[in-house]
Amino acid sequence: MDIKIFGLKNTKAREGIIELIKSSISPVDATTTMRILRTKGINADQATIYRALNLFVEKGLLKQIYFNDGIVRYELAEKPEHHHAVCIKCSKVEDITDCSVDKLEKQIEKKKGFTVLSHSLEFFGYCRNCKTKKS
Amino acid sequence: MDIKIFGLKNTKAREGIIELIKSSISPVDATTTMRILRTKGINADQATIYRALNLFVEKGLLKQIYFNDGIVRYELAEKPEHHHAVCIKCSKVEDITDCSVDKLEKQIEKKKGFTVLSHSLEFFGYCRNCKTKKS
DNA sequence: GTAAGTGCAAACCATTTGCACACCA
DNA sequence: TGGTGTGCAAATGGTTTGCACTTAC
Repeated sequence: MDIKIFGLKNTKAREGIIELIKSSISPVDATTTMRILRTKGINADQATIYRALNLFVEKGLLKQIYFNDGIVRYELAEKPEHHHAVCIKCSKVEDITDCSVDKLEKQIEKKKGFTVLSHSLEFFGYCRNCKTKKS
Repeated sequence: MDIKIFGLKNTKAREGIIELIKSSISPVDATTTMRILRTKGINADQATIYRALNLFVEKGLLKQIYFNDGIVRYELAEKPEHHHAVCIKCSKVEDITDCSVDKLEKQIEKKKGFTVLSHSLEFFGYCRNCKTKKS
């Protein structure tokens, strides 16, 4: 991934962040990003992490994900349209594809005259492993 | 609305909060709640407001709503299942009813073995009034 | 009277910002 | 070298908490 095409300079922190999010199976938050980078010898400040993440969102490289816990997570923007199923026990996140919200959006446009630019859809519950041991 | 059936004591602050949210057409946040109560002569502390709101959520009277702006809003839990269309210009919130996410939930259950307990679905865009003047 | 509710102030926690210094192109 | 990126520390903003006081019942 060459960041320079976005007019950005290449730095260890930025490279690390991109690689990390690319290789992650689920959306990652800023604190986790910082912690993992540290284990790889990249000691970036939290300000640097937040600035880089926001910059990447601005440039259209990353997308913000909200799980309603007050923590912003990030994933690659290039991932095809999908949503998430978040296990409230083990926090595992599964991608939900083939979920057509666009029909709903067309209905909203027609009935309310409301133009949908984006939406947010998350499911919360128990994953296959946790549902058998709900304690 | 008699709060005592939930084992709660009746106070000016609590009555005010319930009445306010009942009469509001869109979800209300804690700060707004406090501000409006103040205009009605109820000068409750923020701690009181937050404690009451959280208590009502616990008791199943209210439901938390998330618009991905870091502010938690509240609405009556008894409102029938619906979602929201949030105008990113004037912040108007329209209720979206007749939107069947339950089909999706059944699919997720079958395909992933993931048991959906709740979900969150919000649409962001321009309302009828604001779409003509997107500046 | 007593448990439950409140106000005040401080703490929390994710995130942002100002500023001086450092480094990539 | 000049503008971009970073670290540090402090600020911000929504929300929570500890503790002594007050009130509903």
